[in-house]
Amino acid sequence: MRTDLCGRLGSGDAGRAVTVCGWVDRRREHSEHLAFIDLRDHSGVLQCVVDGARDLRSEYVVRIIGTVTLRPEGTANPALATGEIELQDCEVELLSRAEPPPFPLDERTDVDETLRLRHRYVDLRKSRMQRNLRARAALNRAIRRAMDAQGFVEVETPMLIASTPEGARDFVVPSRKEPGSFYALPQSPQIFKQLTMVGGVDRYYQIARCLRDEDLRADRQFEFSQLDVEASFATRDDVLGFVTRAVAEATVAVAGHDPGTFDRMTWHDAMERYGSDKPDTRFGMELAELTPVFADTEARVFQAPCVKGICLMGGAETLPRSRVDELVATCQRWGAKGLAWMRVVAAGTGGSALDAGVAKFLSAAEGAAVIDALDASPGDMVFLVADERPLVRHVLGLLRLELGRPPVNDGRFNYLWVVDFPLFEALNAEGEPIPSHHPFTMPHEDDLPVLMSGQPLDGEALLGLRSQAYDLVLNGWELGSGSVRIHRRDIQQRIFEVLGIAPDDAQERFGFLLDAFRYGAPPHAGFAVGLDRLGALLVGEENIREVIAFPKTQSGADPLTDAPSPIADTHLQELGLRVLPPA
RNA sequence: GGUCCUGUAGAUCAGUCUGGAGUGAUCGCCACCCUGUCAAGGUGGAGGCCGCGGGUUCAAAUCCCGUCAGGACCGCCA
Repeated sequence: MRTDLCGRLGSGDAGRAVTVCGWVDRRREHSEHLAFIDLRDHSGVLQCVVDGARDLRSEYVVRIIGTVTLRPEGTANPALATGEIELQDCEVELLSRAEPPPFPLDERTDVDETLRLRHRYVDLRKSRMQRNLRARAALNRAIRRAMDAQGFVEVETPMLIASTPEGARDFVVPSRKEPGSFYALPQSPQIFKQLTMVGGVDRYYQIARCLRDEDLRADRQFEFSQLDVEASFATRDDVLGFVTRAVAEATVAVAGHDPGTFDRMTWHDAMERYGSDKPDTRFGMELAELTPVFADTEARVFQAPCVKGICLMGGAETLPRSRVDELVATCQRWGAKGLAWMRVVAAGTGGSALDAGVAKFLSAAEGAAVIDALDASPGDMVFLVADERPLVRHVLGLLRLELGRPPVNDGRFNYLWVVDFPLFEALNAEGEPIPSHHPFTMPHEDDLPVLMSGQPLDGEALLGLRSQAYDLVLNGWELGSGSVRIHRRDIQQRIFEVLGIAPDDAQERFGFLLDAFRYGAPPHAGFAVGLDRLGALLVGEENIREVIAFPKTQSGADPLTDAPSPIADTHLQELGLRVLPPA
């Protein structure tokens, strides 16, 4: 139907007879016999000079045959990629009429997102969405190329699988042939990729669709895509290398930027210095340890197991009191009892001192130590939280982001491997540990002797154990997680024992994996990278819905198709289901 | 499960705090004019359940309660 794309034509095409197809982006009618039609396809916009008698309106779909011509002297448009040329002697064929679009298609108007999603087919025509969808395609292409080059084999795993009670809520699909039984949609291909290792695939990958029935957020949808990776006879560092290469090549392909080597940080350092296991390292404002400073303090508010602080440069001048009060309230919503703040002022001696806020409760030595630990200067504002250590880290970590986080599209890509995650993240009500990652995660080599000594371990000892689990973080977003898996029966049994999972129980829940491991399991390790998140960050979007063609709203609905929706009674009957009336 | 924010013309918004006639703005849309525009220009016109329900009041877009929808976040996401 066409010979060229609108945006690909240039002065070098002058004189050519071409045929282009697309949507009427804008029309400028001068009279009965002159009109300018900006014709748009995904590649860009081309000005076509047509007889004004033609009734062409916004978003009409047309095919135009004409001659590429250099624009008359003085009428070139430098703001337009094709601004040096135009299509003359146009013959216009109307392919489809169109009603006026439900919202403007320019990039200047921030249209209500529900409206955009309800008419996503129109929204997708905008250059932003075209750019983002094509970035996703380039991302997948680069990743496939990199994984392929590293000897990985793409294997498809099932979407209808058995439900497992762990982790996120499963999406569930009723079985027609066996009423009362259900499939689950995969939260990840975890079990299957490990089975491919037992199956000798050696290096597996998949761009896998995963589903989790948990509340949605700017960086979370029910459905998402991940680069899923597993490798046999591979160490943690091997896996980090495989993934680094794929992600780095994707970064070059999408953002045109080589991120270089990825930094590494232990989970412990991340938590203590940034108050987060996914630190945004594009800016400083690190959490300072102040617990020793207040070890013997008279000040009630700082008599706590842990005290930490952060310093906002220039905050004493830039933060009005009303904003400070908001921050205090915000920290309380996050769970802190309070947020102590003080302004840093110049002292008579040429040094610094603390003023306002809770400053009057501090001794001179404490004040000096706080200033020293936070490296604060006059004009700065310092914030302190005193409480249990996990809460202090959590609240100050969030406050740090609130006060200092750069915009998502500032052009930097600070990839960071967070390593040595704890094996267990907490103890449940029965005093049994809860796995940080999953129960097949290999303990850290240095901690293996403690675990395997056979001695009973108390809660503190258990929570001190590290694992060979690791995360990839980009600019404060968790891109993915992975681990070295347990392939030794004795270690797996010991982990189940510590977790309080009886052998029968383990067999029932993970039997097919444990059975498989009886027949020769190679040492293996793996990873998964969230591609929606990676794609969003690479194009500078702060919301993954912008890089997903047909996303859901925060309540999990699709304004376009009205999903989720009821199904017919006959359909329910066939599936052996009955719907309870609302409670 | 929770906290906070938003909802006014087809679109983006002002008006809401401090109640007084849908007072509106820009873009778009419709009609007419216009032969070098490019966010074209000119003239005229149409277009409103102020999300929805209730309450207070002489009077509600505005205050109160509830509800629905959307968004950000906490919990949750092995």
